[in-house]
Amino acid sequence: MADPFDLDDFDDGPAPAGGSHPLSAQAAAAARPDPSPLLEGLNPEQREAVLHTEGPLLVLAGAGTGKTRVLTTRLAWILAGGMAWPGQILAVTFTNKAAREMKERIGRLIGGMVEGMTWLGTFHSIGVKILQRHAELAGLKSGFSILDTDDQLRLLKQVMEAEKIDEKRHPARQMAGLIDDWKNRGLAPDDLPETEAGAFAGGRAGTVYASYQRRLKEINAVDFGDLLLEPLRLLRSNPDLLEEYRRRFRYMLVDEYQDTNVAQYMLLRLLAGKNGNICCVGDDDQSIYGWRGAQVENILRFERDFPGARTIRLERNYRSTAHILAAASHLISHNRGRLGKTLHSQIGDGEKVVLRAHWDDAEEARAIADDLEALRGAGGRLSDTAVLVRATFQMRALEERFIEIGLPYRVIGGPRFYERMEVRDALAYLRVIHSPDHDLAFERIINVPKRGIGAASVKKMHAFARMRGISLFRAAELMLPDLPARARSGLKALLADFARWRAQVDAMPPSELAETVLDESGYAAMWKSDNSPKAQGRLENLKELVRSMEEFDTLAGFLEHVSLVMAADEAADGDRVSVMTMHAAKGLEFDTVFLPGWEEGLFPHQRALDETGEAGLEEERRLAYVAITRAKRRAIISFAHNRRVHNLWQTALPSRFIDELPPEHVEVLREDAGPSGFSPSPVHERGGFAGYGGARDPGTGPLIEARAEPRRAEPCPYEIGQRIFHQKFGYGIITGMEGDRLTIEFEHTGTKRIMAGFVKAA
DNA sequence: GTGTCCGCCATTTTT
DNA sequence: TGGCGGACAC
Repeated sequence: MADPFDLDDFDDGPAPAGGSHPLSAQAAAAARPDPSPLLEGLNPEQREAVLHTEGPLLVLAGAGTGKTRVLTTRLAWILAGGMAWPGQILAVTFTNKAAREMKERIGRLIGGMVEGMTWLGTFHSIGVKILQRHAELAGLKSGFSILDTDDQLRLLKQVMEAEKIDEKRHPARQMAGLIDDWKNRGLAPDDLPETEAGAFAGGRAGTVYASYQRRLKEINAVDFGDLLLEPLRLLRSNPDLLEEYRRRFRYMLVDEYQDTNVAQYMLLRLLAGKNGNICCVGDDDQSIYGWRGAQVENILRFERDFPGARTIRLERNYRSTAHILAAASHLISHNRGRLGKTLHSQIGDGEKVVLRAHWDDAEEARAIADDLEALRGAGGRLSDTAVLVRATFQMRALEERFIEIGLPYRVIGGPRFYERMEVRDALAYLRVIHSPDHDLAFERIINVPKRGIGAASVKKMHAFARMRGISLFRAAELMLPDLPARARSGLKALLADFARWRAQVDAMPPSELAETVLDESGYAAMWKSDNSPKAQGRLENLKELVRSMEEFDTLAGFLEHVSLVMAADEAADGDRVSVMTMHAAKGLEFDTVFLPGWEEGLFPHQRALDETGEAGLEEERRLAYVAITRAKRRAIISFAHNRRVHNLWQTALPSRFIDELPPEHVEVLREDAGPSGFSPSPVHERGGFAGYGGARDPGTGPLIEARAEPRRAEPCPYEIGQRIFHQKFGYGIITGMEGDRLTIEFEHTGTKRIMAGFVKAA
């Protein structure tokens, strides 16, 4: 790339000098369009947040206050105004998605200049970048690999086995959690306080951590935690390097600051130094990731950390109605540890938040489904709606009901694309092709599909590899003659395959190579011959993987991208209601939001209370705040008296959060009783809810009146006796139909009534 | 080396 | 109840 400002030159050329360098300032002014139109349409606070470029700045951006707009405009302003080159801005986000979106939006504002923003990305991707530049300083070789959680666990197990630690008493999972936690706190093995080093694995947690780190270096790999920890150590122990980066990053911008953990925080402070132009954007009320290391305190003490810092509050909310905001604000005011801000709706009162009691979770699901149907009948779009739950098991009752009445839905979240077994397997093949010494990848697929190479043989190869200090792959080559016949022939074929594939790497595009590999390895065939309903989906995913590779020119390029990103979000097709966890909903918005399951024990979750007490409760409350503020026009909160958890019936009281809602902004609806007759006595026992019920005449009708005509049945493309396939239930035969509702006898899951739109011909 | 059975566990999830 | 991992038997 011919970009003269690319960061690879570390000579730290002068900034394009805002005002301090008259000549280039003039030149810049002449060459650039007037940046002031960027400010059009911003409110005074937003404008100030954009313009306050020098010195530390905290932007407290409440939900729906135009945070992203400020963020992107600010960057565009800096660039368009010639205050820094693209490569001199550090902009960090938490997710790849956020980084991508930011890039797109800036691109729309200022065009191609965004291409030079090589330091726009997640904390982790920035960490990789720094590490790649100075790998040797961190005890790594160039081209080190990044282990995902699965690889990490496998490696850790090996280490623990070598340390003779009883895995039953001290699960590797837990150990991995500890290590992760330490890394998130910026603690290398040497930094561990005595008490923590001895807290696990019979007092040898510290030892295990140290040997695990040693092993990582041996195999030239890092885990996710290292992507923060190692750069931190690097910059700490190399003042010259730190100085270089400090000079390079003229402006720093951090999104979702309330989610930073200790390591990220230290990294930022290190880079910002005393006089850095660091701008952190966040909302203390939306800090919901404490359980994975985020420290709300980081945002709470910003002004102390950066003396002379300016704080700007964005409080004009452009998303939600006044009733919704009032409900959310009143609820969150019960938290003590917060900076405090008041959201003002810019779009009017709207409807009150609806509160509804149900007999059980099935009835709750039915009510939600009915509302959605009515809403759709009235011309509303399902894609403007969402159901947000606290825990994924709540989704089951909802899904069951949605399937039953044929309501299109989409579950957001769940295992990410790159975490799916089949994708990881395929990637493992490609990784081994690319780097033969990627032991963990090789081990993953050495016997997938089965080729007669068992654990015993692999273990032997491992020992051999370690003794000789060679890779597993090399060990396999050398040991080939000494293996039992079956393993020998299987391995021999596999090694020959790899040799052939490697020879083809440069001869064909990566996607084609992937197809060849999946085909010739027998991996695709393995799933094709699998009759379980899931196999179909797995093959789809493999195809999707191949498709996603088409935009890459080299295998190396693809793999690099994949270690960090691997964004293959399923296409958002069709008009469907979204079902997701409250956590997953952060940052999203919908016209209508359903919030089921507001019961003590579930929300706030008992475990949060047990494990972190008052702090845990406050985080749950912030989660409630996040959930409510996702709604633009309508929020429907509900709870059930009886809920099936692990197939046991449990009785629950309404959530304390319900008591914390302001009665004047809430309308109480009571659904008709379930089969055994609904009596709200448990509700009345808890003071707060009784207040609502008594003061207001609870309506009984559906939440949203259906006004449109009943939907007409589409001509159905299927016939009785036809064999079909359903995503969830697998294969079946149509035994009856009534309009577009089919009765289907599934091969494995029994007879069900399903909407025609959910099945396809088999 | 592969298949099966048993016992355990069961918030939230990104990189 | 259901999914997963580990142990054990063939």
